This record gives sequence, C-alpha cells and structure tokens, in this order.
Amino acid sequence: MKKKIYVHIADDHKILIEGIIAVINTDKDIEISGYSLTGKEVVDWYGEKRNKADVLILDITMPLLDGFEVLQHFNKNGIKQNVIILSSYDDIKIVQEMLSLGCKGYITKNNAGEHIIDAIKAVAIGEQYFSSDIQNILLKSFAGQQVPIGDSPSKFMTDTLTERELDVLRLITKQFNSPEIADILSLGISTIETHRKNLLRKLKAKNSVGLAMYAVKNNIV
Amino acid sequence: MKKKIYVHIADDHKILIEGIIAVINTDKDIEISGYSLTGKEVVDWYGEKRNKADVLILDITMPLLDGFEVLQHFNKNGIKQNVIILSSYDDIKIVQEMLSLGCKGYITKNNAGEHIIDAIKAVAIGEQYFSSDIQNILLKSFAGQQVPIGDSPSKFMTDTLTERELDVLRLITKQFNSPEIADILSLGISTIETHRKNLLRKLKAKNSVGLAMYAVKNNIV
DNA sequence: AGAAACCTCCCTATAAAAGGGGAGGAATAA
DNA sequence: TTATTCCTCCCCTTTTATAGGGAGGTTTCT
Repeated sequence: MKKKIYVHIADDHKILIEGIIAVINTDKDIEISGYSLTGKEVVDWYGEKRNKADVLILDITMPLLDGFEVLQHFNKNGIKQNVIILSSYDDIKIVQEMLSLGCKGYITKNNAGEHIIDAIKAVAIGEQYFSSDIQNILLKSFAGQQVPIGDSPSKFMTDTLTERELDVLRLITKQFNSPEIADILSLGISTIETHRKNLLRKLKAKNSVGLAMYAVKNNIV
Repeated sequence: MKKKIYVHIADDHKILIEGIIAVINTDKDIEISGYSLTGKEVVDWYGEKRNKADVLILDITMPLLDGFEVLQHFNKNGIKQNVIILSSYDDIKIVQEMLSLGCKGYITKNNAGEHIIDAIKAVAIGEQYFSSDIQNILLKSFAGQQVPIGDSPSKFMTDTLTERELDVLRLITKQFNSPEIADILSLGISTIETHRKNLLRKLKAKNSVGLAMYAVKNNIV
C-alpha cells in the first residue's frame, strides 16, 4: 500500500475549498489534512508542531496575510513545505515572484480541476509542476518575449500599467466616473484623478474614450 | 413529485463551479443544466433555443464578456432569466448596478456555501435573495438614499441611430471632442452636443465611454 | 544610504461633458 | 394637411474631466 499524501488548502473562498476537496476525494492516494481561510490561519496551523502536510495549496489573495507573506514567513522561519500556488493571476511577474519565494508548483484557477491531482503528486515528491497556461507564459518569458495581456500586445505603450492603474481602467470602461471609482476602491477622488492622468500619459490617449478603446483593443476588459 | 429547478453556472474558475455543483448535488430538487467559463459562452448558450434554465448563477469577473455585459445582453435581447450574482465584490455601487440591470439575487463568495441553495430556491420562484453581508450593505445604503430594488428597467435599445449620430459616434471613438467634431463636420458645437445627448439617451449610456464601448461591441468602428 | 517605482492626496485652473429645456426648417409618410 | 423624424442651433446650470504643479509615504533593490 502506497503512502498517502496529506494536503492542506488555503483560500479565502470556502466554496472553492469545497470544490478542491471534491476533486481530490476522487483520488485514493490523497487526503486532506486541513484547510485555512486566511494567511494568518495558515501560519498558525504550521506553528502547531503536530500539524503536518506534504503539500500546501496556497491562494495569493487572502485576508490578514496573503500568499506572498505566507511564503516569506516560511522562508524566514525555516519551514520547508512543498507549496502549489493556486491563483487567478497569470502574470509573469507574479509567477516569477512566487517561484523566487520557493513555491514548487503554480496552477491557475481556470484549469485547476484538470491539473490539481497531477500537481499534488508531482510536488509531493519534490518535482515542479505548472499548469499548461503557466507553462506557456514561462516559456515566452525565457525566450525574452514580452508576455502580452490577453492576446494582442500593445504597440505604443512604453510603460507598463500598474495594478492600480488597471483597476481604475477597468472601472472606467464600466462607465463609472472618478468619484464613483474612488468610492468603489475606497480611495480619495484625487488619487483616482492622478491615476487617470498617468493612464492618459502612458497610453498617449486624449481622453477617457481613448483609455476605454485601448482597454478593449488589448483585451483588458 | 416536485418540479426540478435547473441551474446554469457561469464562472471563469472551473474549480469554483465544481464546488458549487458539489454543494447543489446535496439537494435533490436542483439540477445543473450546464455551465460556462466566459460571458461569451453564457450568451451563446442562451442563444440556443433548446437550452433553458430556471436560474443563472453569474460571476462578474469573466473573460470576453463580464457579468455586466451578460445582463446588458439579456436586456437588449429581451431574454428573461432569473439571475443570481455570485461575486467577490461587496461594494454597494456594484450591487446597485447589478440590481438595476435586473439581477434577482446577489451572494458573495465568502459565504456562498451557506446561501446558495436557499438563493436558488427563492430566485427560481421570482423572489429576491441576498446573502447576509449584502443585506447589511443594502440596509446601510437605505439610510442614505433609496435603492432601486424591484424595478429592473429593460434597457434594450428601441431607437435606431441616425446617420448623423453614427458620424458623431465614430468621431467620438477617435477621441475627438465636441468642438473638434463640429469643425470636422462643419457644424455648430451645439449641434454636436445635441447629438451626444441623444446618443446617451438612445444607448442608455452614462458617458462618452459608454458610447465608445457600444460602438466597439457593435462593430460600428 | 540612496535611488526608483508606486501609491496616496493636495492645490489651482480651464475645458468639456452632462442634463434640462426650447425652437425653426426640411424631408417624408400617413 | 398633419404628423413625424431628423438636423440644426440656442439658452441655462451643474458636474466631470483635463492639465500643471507639488508632496509625503511605502517598498524594493542596489
């Protein structure tokens, strides 16, 4: 009889954890040893000596402590743990950051179901595992190519947009004005206006319509 | 024997769909009639005459078309469907926007597991349903001003655009402002402003960005 | 320690858009 | 003829967006 693989799951959406458990239960070699809804719970769980898992499935976006900080805590405290990042993000910068923090696998939520069993089994024996879309992104980055957002790279943009700028841009295309965006993101109106100015400059647009057209053409929305 | 409730699920994270299915399968009155991973799939699915569902569970953040646009498409094409929004967003503006677009329920991913069965059963018979956290947000907003619950104005376009309005719309998407458009078309600025007002009214847009987005989606540009 | 990038917020000011109304003329259809 | 639609232009007010500047804060990397 093969040794069972014990897995801990960390994600702030319990329904997603339930989904993962449902998928994992179809495989008799894998068992759930626990789950966490925040990064702090993860850290606390690993603080208990008796708690042990072969693989940690870790979301990036979580309250209290996020995935970055959990990995940093592991590194700082010498906790060795095979970690699979399960995230919505497929940005090359994020993936590289997580890899440099020591994660062994990275799969996106888009096709988690097809990959999660294989990923767990690979990472449990110390191998690396990436879902197909992450593999593509990594290969492109190795070739020195720019990784496009969506499928059509922009020709004019020299500067890349920051996360906050993308947040604002997406809300602009939803026809929200600056006070409304400020409200949604819980920021000052001045801040949104600053982001707008920077977007206009970076994208060489004349007005908000230009920003919206850029977003559409580059599949940001 | 009670009539079964058929549910369609739309979310870009398949693992989350699997989680919802796992929860729903615990209830014998509810059946899954299909699922979609993008907004475009949702629209296509409802385009098929033989496809029918009593309730649509709809995520907001999705590729190709998002939840906003799916509801807009339903309204524009006269598709009547009881929709439950399942989102991470708990912002009052977002909730109100979705309600005005005609959704019947709104639950957050934080506590979807506890609410989803009840939400489906309520919405299937035409009632409204909000998860506890959304209820709190809505109640707070009542203290300030009225929330448009219950009225879901069908926003499909009845008027068609005139030639002149199309001229102006095309120039708007090229980032020209009203004085410039007036110059190009050799008209008075007031005239362009009138056309703009009529465009906003006809297309039910909030601002010029809405006009541009409409133009893009309908291949006017 | 310094540089660089990013996020946050403030000031002043003008330009433009939005929202409401009305109105005359031309073409067209009932 | 009358009614309708469209195009044109004007009045008004209020709200938003744009444009330039600065400035304090964090984080990260060197």
